[in-house]
Amino acid sequence: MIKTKDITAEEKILTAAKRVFENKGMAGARMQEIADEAKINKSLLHYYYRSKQLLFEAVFKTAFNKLAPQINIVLNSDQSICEKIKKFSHNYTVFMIKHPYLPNFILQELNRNPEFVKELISSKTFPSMKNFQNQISDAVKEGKIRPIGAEQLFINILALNIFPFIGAPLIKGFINASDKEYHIILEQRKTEVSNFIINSIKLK
Amino acid sequence: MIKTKDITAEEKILTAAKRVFENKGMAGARMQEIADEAKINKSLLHYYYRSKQLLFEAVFKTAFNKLAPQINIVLNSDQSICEKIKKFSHNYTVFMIKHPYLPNFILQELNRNPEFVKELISSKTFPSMKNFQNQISDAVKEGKIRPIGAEQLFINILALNIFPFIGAPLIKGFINASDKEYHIILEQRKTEVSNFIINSIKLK
DNA sequence: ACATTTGTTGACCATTTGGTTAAACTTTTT
DNA sequence: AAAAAGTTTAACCAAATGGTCAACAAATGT
Repeated sequence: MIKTKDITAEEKILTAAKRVFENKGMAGARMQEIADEAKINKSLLHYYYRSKQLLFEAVFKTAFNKLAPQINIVLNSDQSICEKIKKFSHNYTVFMIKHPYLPNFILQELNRNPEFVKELISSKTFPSMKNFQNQISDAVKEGKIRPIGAEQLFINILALNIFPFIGAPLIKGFINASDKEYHIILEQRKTEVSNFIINSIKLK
Repeated sequence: MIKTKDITAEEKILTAAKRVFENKGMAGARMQEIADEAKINKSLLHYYYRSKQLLFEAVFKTAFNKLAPQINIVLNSDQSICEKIKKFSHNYTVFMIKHPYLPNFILQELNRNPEFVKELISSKTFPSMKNFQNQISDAVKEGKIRPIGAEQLFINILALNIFPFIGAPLIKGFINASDKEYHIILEQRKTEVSNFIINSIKLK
């Protein structure tokens, strides 16, 4: 009989490390805290992942590989621009409400260590802008949307979807919203964001 | 004769601390590194600012107080909505191109320590949303702009302006842009962002 | 049953790190 | 000119921290 229900130590470590790294960042995380969180001995961390750096990279790559595919929806798929924007904004917001610390974690460490991006791009089949750029310039030529650079539009889409999670504490402060109230605002953004974008680019 | 040209040790410390904290964050920063950067003895750090925490708070508050007033332009001023958005987006982008690490630094530490926001709000004359909310709901009633919540619009404005700086490494990776190319894109955003927003909310 | 590999632990170590202290040096006050 | 106050430094310290090691336990193979 295979005991599938026990969680292996390695899994417990990854889960615990994810939680601690997301809250404290690479520099602020403590190996002891991860061990406590996973309820195992600290030495076991080093048994499975040789060093803090390697454990961190394992967590980071897992996290990053949850985001990249979603962005691929915008860049590569057969849908119309509107459909893409609607689908991405909705899916992304739903996903992020469940994992609100992910964007902050990833961007934080990417800023700390910009060379890291290159690794991620060079490995994996990394999303390419080519299709999206063609799609936008075609739509502009055909008069479907107003003139806009694909890069600028791409940045706007990411910004409107990601920022509400990274900037949550700041926004909550400014608009004086409780966690509950802010959650409602985020829920609204599942549709609000794509409306906002499409309203801006579509021609009357 | 007053020797205004020498920089006092206290100033050197603040400048050095700003640089190190912005790059490494509170947890990653080292007092020794700040001392080296300021070219003074480490003990002097503790002489002027008792602890790392207090030094950090001094740097953080200075940084934050550079941002808050700018956001106030959106919230409180006598201009029309369009003017506000244009002015804010332009000013903010110009300012951030000069201080690209500021948003990441502030949001990072605010996420790490969300209670910090309350301090900032309760102290200082903190920007209030009231005026902005009235202005938006009036404009909607008068049919000047399409229906949109003031909070949602506010979030969108912040997102489109701030995200390009926090998300720079990620975006650069996706659109495969060099530092130089990305800088051009940021320059374009001085006008692009407000166009994007105004296009979205104005009624034909 | 025994040997071998794999997993787990407590004790320990070297280094780093924030912080202290006392002395030295400089400037200001009297 | 001497005392007092303010500034700067080197030496030091205790705690924290990432990491190692040898021993022990559990599973696995023969």
